Amino acid sequence: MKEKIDRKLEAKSIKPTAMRQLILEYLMESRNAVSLADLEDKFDYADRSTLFRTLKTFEKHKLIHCIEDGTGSQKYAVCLDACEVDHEDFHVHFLCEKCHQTYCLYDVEVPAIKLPSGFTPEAINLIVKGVCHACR
Amino acid sequence: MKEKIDRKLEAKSIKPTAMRQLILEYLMESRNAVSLADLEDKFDYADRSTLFRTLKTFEKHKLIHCIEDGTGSQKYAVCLDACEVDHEDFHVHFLCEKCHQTYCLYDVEVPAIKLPSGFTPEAINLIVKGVCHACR
DNA sequence: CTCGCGGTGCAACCCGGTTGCAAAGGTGAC
DNA sequence: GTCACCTTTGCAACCGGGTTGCACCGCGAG
Ligand SMILES: [Mn+2]
Ligand SMILES: [Mn+2]
Ligand SMILES: [Zn+2]
Ligand SMILES: [Zn+2]
Repeated sequence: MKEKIDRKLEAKSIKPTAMRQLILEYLMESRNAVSLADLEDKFDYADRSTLFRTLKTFEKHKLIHCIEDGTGSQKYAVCLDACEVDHEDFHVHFLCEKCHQTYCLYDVEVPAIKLPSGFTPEAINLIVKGVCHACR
Repeated sequence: MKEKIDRKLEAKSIKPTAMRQLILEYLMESRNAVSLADLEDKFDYADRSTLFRTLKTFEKHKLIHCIEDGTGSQKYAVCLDACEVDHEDFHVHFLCEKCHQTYCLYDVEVPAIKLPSGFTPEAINLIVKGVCHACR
């Protein structure tokens, strides 16, 4: 477990501090995306800005990706190992309107969208809202 | 023009105050979605909270719809007349990464998405990001 | 041992959104 | 016309999420 954490950090050239190990472990364990507020709850002894900067470091090194689910708070989830090289979000995200958890649906691809002329697409953000398996 | 504004307000049972007429006119004239900050720029003599509450009133009466484009600021656009009865956003939105304008693509429908079992969809928010016709 | 750098904590800030409350305005009853 | 009542507006303050400047600390290189 610990070794897996360290391997992941090393693979992205991130120095494995205690804080980073803990945060990455938490991110990997949680089945849904994690917000800064979640981290604050979990690691109440750590400073908000440390948690924030850790997320930013992870994101910059493409260890995690940020999800804008429209709730106003950013969520983060660990990237698949596969997305080592180029980091693009080609999967769908699901926001449960009951528990307000956000899930990466890695198996659901974002469909191609045909736009009117004049619009050049570069990325797509697709959020499905509804009720998750845990809340039904 | 003025009559059209008033007709629209009346159709949604919104009392046509001067402020509301002006704001609705502005919303109808703009080819892209409008943020609270946009309204503050345009109507600098009016109070932020008045503008805010006007938007909320319009939204509650389904005269406009809110767009979460992931920029952190909410955008609003007038609904089509067609969406009188039930208000659902079944069209795609486009966010230009150059000029940061958001457009309603009323002609582009949101495709159906097949989810893993356990997830019950209720709404879909689809944002395409790229470069708009004005910025290319 | 000393220097330098990166990580952390603390405090403050920013921005968009939101609310409580009082003043202003409009409308109908009398 | 006057009053009571309800709605709209303005002002001020607040809130939560995100962000930053700066000082301190710990560790590794030299
Ligand atoms: Mn994801
Ligand atoms: Mn729209
Ligand atoms: Zn749920
Ligand atoms: Zn543009």
